[in-house]
Amino acid sequence: MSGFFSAVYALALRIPPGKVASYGQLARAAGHPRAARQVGWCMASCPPEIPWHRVLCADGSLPSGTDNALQRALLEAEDVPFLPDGRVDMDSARWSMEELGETL
DNA sequence: TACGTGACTTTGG
DNA sequence: CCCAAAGCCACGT
Repeated sequence: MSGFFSAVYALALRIPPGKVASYGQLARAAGHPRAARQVGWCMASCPPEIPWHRVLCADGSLPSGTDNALQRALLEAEDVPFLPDGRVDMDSARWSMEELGETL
């Protein structure tokens, strides 16, 4: 495959509803622990099949360039726990690919 | 082939 | 605790 992008897309599609993942987390899952920025760039392509709203910063804050209001609305629609600070509760909503038992 | 770019991450003050 | 700067890698031109 085109490598990285496809891997990120596949991972993003594997993120279950109500859960979220950080760019670095997906990058790490894709096999490129330092390519967090590239993950964001992949999401920038924003294919309609990709739940880009489930992807956010490592600290739970919503990334730039995204419709934060829309993203937050979509996350709330997925029952994603939000903190009073307006950030996502990564402590609980953070997705783990190992949780799915998926093996690359 | 090389340079520039970017929806991030981490460390330091 | 909050703010700022540098690092990093893959893709496009």
